[in-house]
Amino acid sequence: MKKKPNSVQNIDNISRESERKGQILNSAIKIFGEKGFQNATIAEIAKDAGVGDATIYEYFKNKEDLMLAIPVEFTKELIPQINDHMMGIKGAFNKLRKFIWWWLNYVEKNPGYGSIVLLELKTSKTYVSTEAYQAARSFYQIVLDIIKEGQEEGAVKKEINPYLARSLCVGAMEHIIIRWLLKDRKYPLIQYADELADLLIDSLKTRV
Amino acid sequence: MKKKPNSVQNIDNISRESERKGQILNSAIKIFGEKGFQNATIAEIAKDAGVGDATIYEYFKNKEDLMLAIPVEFTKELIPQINDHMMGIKGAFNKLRKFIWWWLNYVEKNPGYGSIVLLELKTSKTYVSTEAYQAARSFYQIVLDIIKEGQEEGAVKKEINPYLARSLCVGAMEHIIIRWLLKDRKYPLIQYADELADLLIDSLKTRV
DNA sequence: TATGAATTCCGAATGTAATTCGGAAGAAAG
DNA sequence: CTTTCTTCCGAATTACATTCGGAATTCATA
Repeated sequence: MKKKPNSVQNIDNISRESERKGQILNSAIKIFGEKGFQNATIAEIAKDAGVGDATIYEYFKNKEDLMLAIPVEFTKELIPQINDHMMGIKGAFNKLRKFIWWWLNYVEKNPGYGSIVLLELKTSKTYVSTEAYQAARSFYQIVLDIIKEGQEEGAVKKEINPYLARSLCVGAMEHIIIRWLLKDRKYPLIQYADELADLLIDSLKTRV
Repeated sequence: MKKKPNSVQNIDNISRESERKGQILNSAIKIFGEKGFQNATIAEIAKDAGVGDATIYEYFKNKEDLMLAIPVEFTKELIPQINDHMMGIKGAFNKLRKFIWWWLNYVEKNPGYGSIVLLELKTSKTYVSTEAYQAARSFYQIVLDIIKEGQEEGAVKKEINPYLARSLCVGAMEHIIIRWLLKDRKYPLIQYADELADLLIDSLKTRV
Protein backbone atom coordinates (compact mmCIF):
# COMPACT_ATOMS: atom_id res chain seq x y z
CA MET A 1 0.00 0.00 0.00
CA LYS A 2 2.96 2.23 0.57
CA LYS A 3 5.70 3.32 -1.79
CA LYS A 4 9.31 3.75 -0.95
CA PRO A 5 9.30 7.50 -0.40
CA ASN A 6 13.01 8.08 -0.81
CA SER A 7 14.82 5.69 -3.11
CA VAL A 8 15.28 5.90 -6.86
CA GLN A 9 12.15 3.88 -7.55
CA ASN A 10 11.11 6.30 -10.24
CA ILE A 11 10.11 4.37 -13.31
CA ASP A 12 8.23 1.15 -12.95
CA ASN A 13 6.45 0.73 -16.21
CA ILE A 14 3.76 -1.47 -14.79
CA SER A 15 2.15 0.42 -11.98
CA ARG A 16 2.62 -1.61 -8.86
CA GLU A 17 1.99 -1.35 -5.20
CA SER A 18 5.49 -2.41 -4.26
CA GLU A 19 8.61 -3.88 -5.72
CA ARG A 20 7.96 -7.14 -3.95
CA LYS A 21 4.60 -7.55 -5.55
CA GLY A 22 6.16 -6.83 -8.91
CA GLN A 23 8.91 -9.39 -8.39
CA ILE A 24 6.37 -12.00 -7.48
CA LEU A 25 4.13 -11.19 -10.44
CA ASN A 26 7.04 -11.37 -12.85
CA SER A 27 8.08 -14.75 -11.54
CA ALA A 28 4.48 -15.93 -11.54
CA ILE A 29 3.96 -15.03 -15.17
CA LYS A 30 7.19 -16.80 -16.03
CA ILE A 31 6.53 -20.00 -14.11
CA PHE A 32 2.80 -20.24 -14.80
CA GLY A 33 3.48 -19.52 -18.44
CA GLU A 34 6.08 -22.26 -18.67
CA LYS A 35 4.46 -24.99 -16.61
CA GLY A 36 0.80 -24.09 -16.40
CA PHE A 37 -1.17 -23.40 -13.27
CA GLN A 38 -1.38 -27.02 -12.22
CA ASN A 39 2.28 -27.88 -12.49
CA ALA A 40 3.69 -24.65 -11.15
CA THR A 41 4.36 -24.62 -7.42
CA ILE A 42 4.30 -21.71 -5.02
CA ALA A 43 7.72 -22.80 -3.78
CA GLU A 44 9.14 -22.47 -7.27
CA ILE A 45 7.64 -19.06 -7.87
CA ALA A 46 8.86 -17.88 -4.48
CA LYS A 47 12.34 -19.14 -5.19
CA ASP A 48 12.44 -17.46 -8.59
CA ALA A 49 11.23 -14.22 -7.08
CA GLY A 50 13.76 -14.50 -4.28
CA VAL A 51 11.20 -14.43 -1.48
CA GLY A 52 9.93 -16.91 1.06
CA ASP A 53 6.89 -19.00 0.26
CA ALA A 54 4.81 -17.31 2.91
CA THR A 55 5.58 -13.87 1.54
CA ILE A 56 3.49 -14.58 -1.52
CA TYR A 57 0.49 -14.88 0.76
CA GLU A 58 1.10 -11.38 2.06
CA TYR A 59 0.31 -10.06 -1.39
CA PHE A 60 -2.10 -12.58 -2.83
CA LYS A 61 -4.92 -14.46 -1.24
CA ASN A 62 -3.92 -17.80 -2.73
CA LYS A 63 -2.44 -19.46 -5.78
CA GLU A 64 -5.46 -18.80 -7.94
CA ASP A 65 -5.62 -15.18 -6.91
CA LEU A 66 -1.98 -14.86 -7.91
CA MET A 67 -2.74 -16.13 -11.38
CA LEU A 68 -5.76 -13.90 -11.75
CA ALA A 69 -3.67 -10.86 -10.82
CA ILE A 70 -1.53 -11.31 -13.92
CA PRO A 71 -4.03 -10.30 -16.59
CA VAL A 72 -5.34 -7.51 -14.41
CA GLU A 73 -1.93 -5.88 -14.21
CA PHE A 74 -0.86 -6.59 -17.75
CA THR A 75 -4.03 -6.08 -19.70
CA LYS A 76 -4.31 -2.61 -18.19
CA GLU A 77 -1.06 -1.86 -19.95
CA LEU A 78 -2.10 -3.47 -23.18
CA ILE A 79 -5.07 -1.28 -23.91
CA PRO A 80 -3.14 1.99 -24.05
CA GLN A 81 -0.46 0.25 -26.07
CA ILE A 82 -2.80 -1.03 -28.73
CA ASN A 83 -4.62 2.29 -28.83
CA ASP A 84 -1.30 3.96 -29.37
CA HIS A 85 -0.57 1.69 -32.30
CA MET A 86 -3.99 2.36 -33.70
CA MET A 87 -3.46 6.11 -33.87
CA GLY A 88 -3.49 7.60 -37.31
CA ILE A 89 -4.95 4.51 -38.92
CA LYS A 90 -8.02 5.30 -40.93
CA GLY A 91 -10.82 2.91 -41.77
CA ALA A 92 -12.24 0.01 -39.80
CA PHE A 93 -10.58 -2.67 -41.91
CA ASN A 94 -7.14 -1.14 -41.61
CA LYS A 95 -7.66 -1.00 -37.87
CA LEU A 96 -8.83 -4.57 -37.73
CA ARG A 97 -5.78 -5.70 -39.68
CA LYS A 98 -3.55 -3.79 -37.32
CA PHE A 99 -5.28 -5.24 -34.29
CA ILE A 100 -4.78 -8.80 -35.54
CA TRP A 101 -1.17 -8.18 -36.37
CA TRP A 102 -0.51 -6.49 -33.06
CA TRP A 103 -2.16 -9.17 -30.93
CA LEU A 104 -0.50 -12.10 -32.68
CA ASN A 105 2.81 -10.31 -32.43
CA TYR A 106 2.33 -9.59 -28.74
CA VAL A 107 1.53 -13.20 -27.91
CA GLU A 108 4.46 -14.40 -29.97
CA LYS A 109 6.75 -12.18 -27.93
CA ASN A 110 5.01 -13.04 -24.64
CA PRO A 111 3.90 -16.64 -24.92
CA GLY A 112 3.79 -17.05 -21.14
CA TYR A 113 1.23 -14.30 -20.88
CA GLY A 114 -0.64 -15.83 -23.81
CA SER A 115 -0.83 -19.27 -22.20
CA ILE A 116 -2.15 -17.84 -19.00
CA VAL A 117 -4.80 -15.67 -20.63
CA LEU A 118 -5.92 -18.08 -23.34
CA LEU A 119 -5.46 -21.47 -21.72
CA GLU A 120 -5.25 -21.36 -17.95
CA LEU A 121 -7.47 -18.52 -16.88
CA LYS A 122 -10.78 -19.86 -18.09
CA THR A 123 -10.59 -22.92 -15.89
CA SER A 124 -10.73 -20.82 -12.75
CA LYS A 125 -14.13 -21.41 -11.29
CA THR A 126 -14.62 -17.78 -10.35
CA TYR A 127 -13.21 -16.34 -13.56
CA VAL A 128 -16.29 -14.49 -14.80
CA SER A 129 -16.63 -12.64 -11.53
CA THR A 130 -13.03 -11.44 -11.43
CA GLU A 131 -11.34 -8.26 -12.55
CA ALA A 132 -9.34 -10.42 -14.92
CA TYR A 133 -12.51 -11.16 -16.86
CA GLN A 134 -13.39 -7.48 -17.02
CA ALA A 135 -9.91 -6.73 -18.31
CA ALA A 136 -10.26 -9.31 -21.08
CA ARG A 137 -13.66 -7.89 -21.91
CA SER A 138 -12.41 -4.37 -22.33
CA PHE A 139 -9.58 -5.61 -24.49
CA TYR A 140 -11.94 -7.34 -26.90
CA GLN A 141 -14.28 -4.38 -26.71
CA ILE A 142 -11.81 -2.74 -29.08
CA VAL A 143 -12.77 -5.23 -31.79
CA LEU A 144 -16.44 -4.51 -31.22
CA ASP A 145 -15.83 -0.80 -31.58
CA ILE A 146 -13.95 -1.33 -34.82
CA ILE A 147 -16.83 -3.35 -36.23
CA LYS A 148 -19.41 -0.78 -35.22
CA GLU A 149 -17.29 1.98 -36.70
CA GLY A 150 -17.08 -0.06 -39.89
CA GLN A 151 -20.85 -0.31 -40.02
CA GLU A 152 -21.21 3.44 -39.60
CA GLU A 153 -18.76 4.22 -42.35
CA GLY A 154 -20.51 1.66 -44.55
CA ALA A 155 -17.58 -0.69 -44.98
CA VAL A 156 -19.05 -3.45 -42.84
CA LYS A 157 -22.38 -5.03 -43.74
CA LYS A 158 -25.12 -3.34 -41.76
CA GLU A 159 -27.15 -6.50 -41.32
CA ILE A 160 -24.45 -8.30 -39.35
CA ASN A 161 -24.93 -8.54 -35.60
CA PRO A 162 -21.78 -6.81 -34.37
CA TYR A 163 -21.49 -9.03 -31.30
CA LEU A 164 -21.55 -12.12 -33.46
CA ALA A 165 -19.01 -10.53 -35.77
CA ARG A 166 -16.77 -9.96 -32.78
CA SER A 167 -17.11 -13.61 -31.81
CA LEU A 168 -16.07 -14.52 -35.32
CA CYS A 169 -12.96 -12.33 -35.20
CA VAL A 170 -11.94 -13.11 -31.64
CA GLY A 171 -12.75 -16.79 -31.96
CA ALA A 172 -10.63 -17.17 -35.08
CA MET A 173 -7.71 -15.28 -33.56
CA GLU A 174 -7.84 -17.23 -30.34
CA HIS A 175 -8.12 -20.52 -32.15
CA ILE A 176 -5.03 -19.82 -34.21
CA ILE A 177 -3.09 -18.59 -31.18
CA ILE A 178 -4.07 -21.60 -29.10
CA ARG A 179 -2.94 -24.01 -31.80
CA TRP A 180 0.38 -22.24 -31.92
CA LEU A 181 0.76 -22.25 -28.15
CA LEU A 182 -0.07 -25.92 -27.88
CA LYS A 183 2.07 -27.06 -30.73
CA ASP A 184 5.29 -25.91 -32.20
CA ARG A 185 5.89 -22.22 -31.46
CA LYS A 186 8.78 -22.68 -33.82
CA TYR A 187 7.68 -20.76 -36.85
CA PRO A 188 6.38 -17.22 -36.43
CA LEU A 189 2.78 -16.82 -35.36
CA ILE A 190 2.37 -13.58 -37.25
CA GLN A 191 2.77 -15.43 -40.52
CA TYR A 192 -0.97 -16.06 -40.18
CA ALA A 193 -1.85 -12.44 -39.54
CA ASP A 194 -2.30 -11.27 -43.11
CA GLU A 195 -4.21 -14.21 -44.43
CA LEU A 196 -6.49 -14.22 -41.40
CA ALA A 197 -7.10 -10.49 -41.77
CA ASP A 198 -7.95 -10.95 -45.45
CA LEU A 199 -10.44 -13.66 -44.65
CA LEU A 200 -12.12 -11.75 -41.83
CA ILE A 201 -12.30 -8.51 -43.78
CA ASP A 202 -13.79 -10.32 -46.73
CA SER A 203 -16.35 -11.88 -44.39
CA LEU A 204 -17.53 -8.56 -43.04
CA LYS A 205 -17.28 -6.45 -46.18
CA THR A 206 -20.30 -4.82 -47.72
CA ARG A 207 -20.94 -6.22 -51.19
CA VAL A 208 -21.35 -3.90 -54.16
CA MET B 1 -8.75 -56.67 -19.15
CA LYS B 2 -11.24 -59.37 -18.42
CA LYS B 3 -14.98 -59.32 -18.79
CA LYS B 4 -17.43 -60.82 -16.41
CA PRO B 5 -18.10 -64.00 -18.35
CA ASN B 6 -21.37 -64.92 -16.71
CA SER B 7 -23.49 -61.97 -15.59
CA VAL B 8 -25.98 -59.95 -17.60
CA GLN B 9 -23.37 -57.46 -18.78
CA ASN B 10 -24.78 -57.43 -22.27
CA ILE B 11 -25.23 -53.91 -23.53
CA ASP B 12 -22.80 -51.18 -22.69
CA ASN B 13 -23.20 -48.58 -25.35
CA ILE B 14 -19.74 -47.14 -24.93
CA SER B 15 -17.27 -49.90 -25.56
CA ARG B 16 -15.34 -50.38 -22.35
CA GLU B 17 -12.88 -52.74 -20.88
CA SER B 18 -14.95 -53.34 -17.80
CA GLU B 19 -17.96 -52.08 -15.93
CA ARG B 20 -15.72 -50.60 -13.27
CA LYS B 21 -13.89 -48.47 -15.75
CA GLY B 22 -17.20 -47.29 -17.13
CA GLN B 23 -18.56 -46.40 -13.71
CA ILE B 24 -15.46 -44.40 -12.95
CA LEU B 25 -15.53 -42.58 -16.28
CA ASN B 26 -19.15 -41.66 -15.87
CA SER B 27 -18.54 -40.26 -12.42
CA ALA B 28 -15.43 -38.48 -13.63
CA ILE B 29 -17.26 -36.72 -16.44
CA LYS B 30 -19.93 -35.68 -13.99
CA ILE B 31 -17.63 -34.37 -11.27
CA PHE B 32 -15.00 -32.83 -13.54
CA GLY B 33 -17.75 -31.22 -15.57
CA GLU B 34 -19.36 -29.71 -12.50
CA LYS B 35 -16.32 -28.60 -10.55
CA GLY B 36 -13.49 -28.47 -13.03
CA PHE B 37 -10.30 -30.47 -12.89
CA GLN B 38 -8.75 -28.43 -10.12
CA ASN B 39 -11.64 -28.54 -7.70
CA ALA B 40 -12.70 -32.10 -8.29
CA THR B 41 -11.16 -34.67 -5.97
CA ILE B 42 -10.37 -38.30 -6.59
CA ALA B 43 -12.16 -39.13 -3.34
CA GLU B 44 -15.34 -37.52 -4.62
CA ILE B 45 -15.20 -39.29 -7.96
CA ALA B 46 -14.50 -42.60 -6.22
CA LYS B 47 -17.41 -42.10 -3.88
CA ASP B 48 -19.76 -41.21 -6.72
CA ALA B 49 -18.63 -44.27 -8.65
CA GLY B 50 -19.00 -46.46 -5.57
CA VAL B 51 -15.40 -47.62 -5.54
CA GLY B 52 -12.41 -47.09 -3.30
CA ASP B 53 -10.00 -44.28 -4.06
CA ALA B 54 -7.19 -46.67 -4.88
CA THR B 55 -9.33 -48.54 -7.39
CA ILE B 56 -9.24 -45.55 -9.69
CA TYR B 57 -5.49 -46.00 -9.95
CA GLU B 58 -5.99 -49.54 -11.15
CA TYR B 59 -7.60 -48.17 -14.28
CA PHE B 60 -5.97 -44.79 -14.77
CA LYS B 61 -2.41 -43.71 -14.27
CA ASN B 62 -3.32 -40.55 -12.39
CA LYS B 63 -5.89 -37.78 -12.13
CA GLU B 64 -4.84 -36.16 -15.38
CA ASP B 65 -4.91 -39.45 -17.23
CA LEU B 66 -8.45 -39.96 -15.96
CA MET B 67 -9.53 -36.64 -17.42
CA LEU B 68 -7.82 -37.33 -20.72
CA ALA B 69 -9.64 -40.65 -21.00
CA ILE B 70 -12.99 -38.90 -21.18
CA PRO B 71 -12.73 -37.36 -24.64
CA VAL B 72 -11.10 -40.49 -25.99
CA GLU B 73 -14.07 -42.63 -25.01
CA PHE B 74 -16.76 -40.11 -25.83
CA THR B 75 -15.45 -38.49 -28.97
CA LYS B 76 -15.18 -41.94 -30.53
CA GLU B 77 -18.94 -42.14 -30.11
CA LEU B 78 -19.56 -38.64 -31.40
CA ILE B 79 -18.09 -39.11 -34.84
CA PRO B 80 -20.47 -41.88 -35.92
CA GLN B 81 -23.34 -39.92 -34.39
CA ILE B 82 -22.65 -36.75 -36.31
CA ASN B 83 -22.02 -38.72 -39.48
CA ASP B 84 -25.36 -40.37 -38.99
CA HIS B 85 -27.05 -37.00 -38.70
CA MET B 86 -25.26 -35.82 -41.78
CA MET B 87 -26.65 -38.61 -43.95
CA GLY B 88 -28.87 -37.52 -46.77
CA ILE B 89 -27.89 -33.88 -46.48
CA LYS B 90 -26.73 -32.48 -49.76
CA GLY B 91 -24.41 -29.54 -50.26
CA ALA B 92 -21.52 -28.30 -48.15
CA PHE B 93 -23.40 -25.39 -46.66
CA ASN B 94 -26.33 -27.50 -45.55
CA LYS B 95 -23.87 -29.86 -43.94
CA LEU B 96 -22.04 -27.04 -42.22
CA ARG B 97 -25.30 -25.67 -40.87
CA LYS B 98 -26.21 -29.08 -39.57
CA PHE B 99 -22.81 -29.54 -37.97
CA ILE B 100 -23.07 -26.24 -36.13
CA TRP B 101 -26.56 -27.00 -34.96
CA TRP B 102 -25.64 -30.50 -33.87
CA TRP B 103 -22.53 -29.51 -31.98
CA LEU B 104 -24.15 -26.62 -30.10
CA ASN B 105 -27.06 -28.86 -29.27
CA TYR B 106 -24.79 -31.62 -28.03
CA VAL B 107 -22.86 -29.30 -25.72
CA GLU B 108 -26.07 -27.79 -24.44
CA LYS B 109 -27.27 -31.24 -23.49
CA ASN B 110 -23.87 -32.31 -22.15
CA PRO B 111 -22.30 -29.22 -20.62
CA GLY B 112 -20.04 -31.31 -18.40
CA TYR B 113 -18.46 -32.90 -21.45
CA GLY B 114 -18.25 -29.47 -23.06
CA SER B 115 -16.41 -27.93 -20.12
CA ILE B 116 -13.91 -30.71 -20.07
CA VAL B 117 -13.19 -30.64 -23.77
CA LEU B 118 -13.28 -26.89 -24.32
CA LEU B 119 -11.95 -25.52 -21.04
CA GLU B 120 -10.05 -28.05 -18.98
CA LEU B 121 -8.32 -30.29 -21.45
CA LYS B 122 -6.05 -27.77 -23.08
CA THR B 123 -4.30 -26.95 -19.83
CA SER B 124 -2.90 -30.44 -19.59
CA LYS B 125 0.78 -30.13 -20.33
CA THR B 126 0.86 -33.29 -22.40
CA TYR B 127 -2.39 -32.65 -24.25
CA VAL B 128 -1.03 -32.53 -27.80
CA SER B 129 0.67 -35.87 -27.42
CA THR B 130 -2.42 -37.66 -26.13
CA GLU B 131 -5.11 -39.69 -27.81
CA ALA B 132 -7.54 -37.07 -26.59
CA TYR B 133 -5.94 -34.56 -28.92
CA GLN B 134 -6.18 -36.96 -31.83
CA ALA B 135 -9.84 -37.52 -31.07
CA ALA B 136 -10.53 -33.77 -31.10
CA ARG B 137 -8.60 -33.50 -34.34
CA SER B 138 -10.63 -36.13 -36.11
CA PHE B 139 -13.82 -34.51 -34.91
CA TYR B 140 -12.90 -31.15 -36.41
CA GLN B 141 -11.61 -32.92 -39.49
CA ILE B 142 -15.26 -33.19 -40.42
CA VAL B 143 -15.43 -29.42 -40.83
CA LEU B 144 -12.36 -29.46 -43.02
CA ASP B 145 -13.90 -32.13 -45.23
CA ILE B 146 -17.08 -30.10 -45.58
CA ILE B 147 -15.09 -27.06 -46.66
CA LYS B 148 -13.07 -29.00 -49.19
CA GLU B 149 -16.22 -30.57 -50.54
CA GLY B 150 -17.68 -27.10 -50.85
CA GLN B 151 -14.71 -25.96 -52.85
CA GLU B 152 -15.05 -28.91 -55.21
CA GLU B 153 -18.72 -28.30 -55.82
CA GLY B 154 -17.94 -24.62 -56.34
CA ALA B 155 -19.99 -23.29 -53.45
CA VAL B 156 -16.98 -22.26 -51.36
CA LYS B 157 -14.46 -19.77 -52.70
CA LYS B 158 -11.55 -21.63 -54.23
CA GLU B 159 -8.98 -19.08 -53.13
CA ILE B 160 -9.62 -19.66 -49.43
CA ASN B 161 -7.11 -21.74 -47.52
CA PRO B 162 -9.33 -24.54 -46.22
CA TYR B 163 -7.34 -24.91 -43.01
CA LEU B 164 -7.78 -21.25 -42.24
CA ALA B 165 -11.45 -21.55 -43.06
CA ARG B 166 -11.72 -24.38 -40.57
CA SER B 167 -10.06 -22.21 -37.93
CA LEU B 168 -12.65 -19.56 -38.65
CA CYS B 169 -15.57 -21.95 -38.24
CA VAL B 170 -14.21 -23.89 -35.29
CA GLY B 171 -12.90 -20.78 -33.56
CA ALA B 172 -16.24 -19.00 -33.81
CA MET B 173 -18.16 -22.04 -32.57
CA GLU B 174 -15.81 -22.62 -29.68
CA HIS B 175 -15.84 -18.98 -28.71
CA ILE B 176 -19.61 -18.91 -28.54
CA ILE B 177 -19.76 -22.17 -26.62
CA ILE B 178 -17.12 -21.06 -24.13
CA ARG B 179 -18.96 -17.81 -23.42
CA TRP B 180 -22.09 -19.81 -22.77
CA LEU B 181 -20.30 -22.30 -20.53
CA LEU B 182 -18.64 -19.56 -18.50
CA LYS B 183 -21.68 -17.42 -18.12
CA ASP B 184 -25.34 -18.06 -17.88
CA ARG B 185 -26.25 -21.41 -19.47
CA LYS B 186 -29.76 -20.26 -18.81
CA TYR B 187 -31.02 -19.48 -22.28
CA PRO B 188 -30.55 -22.03 -25.05
CA LEU B 189 -27.17 -22.18 -26.72
CA ILE B 190 -28.65 -23.27 -30.03
CA GLN B 191 -30.37 -19.92 -30.39
CA TYR B 192 -27.04 -18.81 -31.88
CA ALA B 193 -26.81 -21.68 -34.31
CA ASP B 194 -28.72 -20.19 -37.22
CA GLU B 195 -27.24 -16.74 -37.13
CA LEU B 196 -23.74 -18.14 -36.78
CA ALA B 197 -24.32 -20.49 -39.67
CA ASP B 198 -25.58 -17.63 -41.83
CA LEU B 199 -22.53 -15.57 -41.08
CA LEU B 200 -20.06 -18.39 -41.71
CA ILE B 201 -21.74 -19.48 -44.90
CA ASP B 202 -21.77 -15.94 -46.17
CA SER B 203 -18.07 -15.69 -45.34
CA LEU B 204 -17.14 -18.71 -47.39
CA LYS B 205 -19.58 -18.36 -50.26
CA THR B 206 -18.39 -17.88 -53.81
CA ARG B 207 -19.50 -14.48 -55.15
CA VAL B 208 -21.32 -14.21 -58.44
C1' DT C 1 19.43 9.27 17.84
C1' DA C 2 16.57 6.24 20.67
C1' DT C 3 12.20 3.87 21.31
C1' DG C 4 7.88 1.98 20.66
C1' DA C 5 4.70 0.66 16.96
C1' DA C 6 3.79 -0.93 12.49
C1' DT C 7 4.87 -3.40 8.68
C1' DT C 8 7.24 -6.85 6.03
C1' DC C 9 9.09 -11.11 5.79
C1' DC C 10 9.66 -16.02 6.24
C1' DG C 11 10.92 -20.95 8.46
C1' DA C 12 8.40 -24.24 10.28
C1' DA C 13 3.96 -26.40 11.34
C1' DT C 14 -0.60 -27.79 9.56
C1' DG C 15 -4.04 -29.53 6.52
C1' DT C 16 -5.70 -31.42 2.34
C1' DA C 17 -5.67 -34.30 -1.38
C1' DA C 18 -3.02 -37.24 -4.82
C1' DT C 19 -0.63 -41.41 -5.04
C1' DT C 20 1.39 -45.86 -3.40
C1' DC C 21 1.57 -50.02 -0.54
C1' DG C 22 0.43 -54.37 1.09
C1' DG C 23 -2.57 -57.42 1.61
C1' DA C 24 -7.76 -59.08 1.74
C1' DA C 25 -11.47 -61.01 -1.05
C1' DG C 26 -13.00 -63.26 -4.96
C1' DA C 27 -12.71 -66.09 -9.26
C1' DA C 28 -10.41 -69.91 -12.17
C1' DA C 29 -8.03 -74.16 -12.57
C1' DG C 30 -6.75 -78.50 -11.20
C1' DC D 1 -9.92 -77.79 -1.24
C1' DT D 2 -5.53 -75.78 -2.31
C1' DT D 3 -2.98 -72.75 -5.51
C1' DT D 4 -2.78 -68.86 -8.43
C1' DC D 5 -4.22 -64.92 -10.48
C1' DT D 6 -6.98 -60.82 -10.54
C1' DT D 7 -9.63 -57.16 -8.52
C1' DC D 8 -10.26 -54.16 -4.98
C1' DC D 9 -9.39 -51.01 -1.29
C1' DG D 10 -8.04 -49.13 3.78
C1' DA D 11 -4.25 -47.26 5.48
C1' DA D 12 0.13 -45.20 4.90
C1' DT D 13 2.98 -41.87 2.36
C1' DT D 14 4.05 -37.80 -0.12
C1' DA D 15 3.57 -33.39 -2.22
C1' DC D 16 1.99 -29.09 -1.90
C1' DA D 17 -0.93 -25.07 -0.61
C1' DT D 18 -1.83 -22.44 3.20
C1' DT D 19 -1.39 -20.66 8.05
C1' DC D 20 1.14 -19.49 12.30
C1' DG D 21 4.14 -17.12 15.23
C1' DG D 22 7.60 -14.54 15.71
C1' DA D 23 12.06 -12.26 13.81
C1' DA D 24 13.75 -8.41 11.13
C1' DT D 25 13.07 -4.02 9.26
C1' DT D 26 11.14 0.43 8.68
C1' DC D 27 8.62 4.39 10.43
C1' DA D 28 7.03 8.10 13.45
C1' DT D 29 7.95 10.77 17.17
C1' DA D 30 10.43 12.91 20.86
